[in-house]
Amino acid sequence: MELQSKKIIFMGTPRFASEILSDLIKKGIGIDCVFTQPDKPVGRKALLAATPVKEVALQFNIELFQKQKLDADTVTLIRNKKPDLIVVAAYGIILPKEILEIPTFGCINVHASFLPELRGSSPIHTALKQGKKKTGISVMLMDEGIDTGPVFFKKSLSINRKETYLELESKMIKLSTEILAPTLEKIINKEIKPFPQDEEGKSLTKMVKKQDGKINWQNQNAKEIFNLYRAFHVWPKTYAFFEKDNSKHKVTLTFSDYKDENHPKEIGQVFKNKDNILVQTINGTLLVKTIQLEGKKELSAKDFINGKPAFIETILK
RNA sequence: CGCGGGGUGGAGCAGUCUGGUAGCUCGACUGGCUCAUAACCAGUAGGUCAUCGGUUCGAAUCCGGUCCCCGCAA
Repeated sequence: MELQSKKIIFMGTPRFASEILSDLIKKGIGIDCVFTQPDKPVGRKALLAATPVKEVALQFNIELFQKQKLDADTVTLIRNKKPDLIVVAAYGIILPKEILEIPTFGCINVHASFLPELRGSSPIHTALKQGKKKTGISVMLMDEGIDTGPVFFKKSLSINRKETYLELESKMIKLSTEILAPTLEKIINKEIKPFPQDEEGKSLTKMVKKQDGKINWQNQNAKEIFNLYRAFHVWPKTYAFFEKDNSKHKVTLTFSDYKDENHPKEIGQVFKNKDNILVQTINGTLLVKTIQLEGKKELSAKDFINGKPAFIETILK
């Protein structure tokens, strides 16, 4: 049985999916058509932005579908394609039972966690936010639940202490591309069988929301805030507020590290120690890397303080 | 036409309301001090004030157009 000769449909949306798709194509595995989410308005001018998966599909001239919902017509469309396999990676749209039953070898999902941990839509973010030291990639047979199907193959991956979202995502993509094609090969050759997940260690992750990036100085210690930054530095970023001239301002922060030591400062207070800009938390201090005020560009902490020395001693809320 | 902030020496800002030949901090360079480094002290260089046009005796500053950057909202 040759994987290259099978009819495969790919479904996915963000970079994690697009990199996997282009890797499959580069390995000579034919993709019959691609499904991705519709273009969404982005930015100040509300321009429509293509998903990363769409860009790859266009680049390789692969038939593309952007359905809002997988309705009855879509089911018929897919059924008529008679696919051997549907490969799904971070698609963001739930596949109805009718579609799951179409492909000869089923719908195979690449999920960015060591299942049954971190099911759902934000496995990479949540692994970082929780400060986990290990996560993984799972290749599974999809069923009607959210990432609940039996797993063909999974491989773990260690997370470094200071690793951020982009770095971890890149590692995840690399690992996925290494294991996916060989696993698919084994699946169509019926060399491996999927094992049901152990419901014991299950957890579910939610969609990332704007609010997730807000720093809660009263409840989060330095380590937790640093993990928040590692998880959400791409979006929605980590932000806080401070008061000046009787109005509330938003400030977006990034951190280069944290320390367990404490200083005689208020919670959330910014201060300077040698050349470092630090923030005191309920336990531990954060080393500030960049600061961005609303309406301004992102600046290194040093440049920011140079222009606004009065920011020192400000209390963030 | 969704709302708002901004573009001033290499970097970050002030100055704009109340027009009158550009200022602060950092950096760079030179010299001093020092066993030496940092620090510190003295000095030097570096700006068509995004751009185009208008008002004016005179525009970074007032008025209008254009380009670019950023936050919010979606």
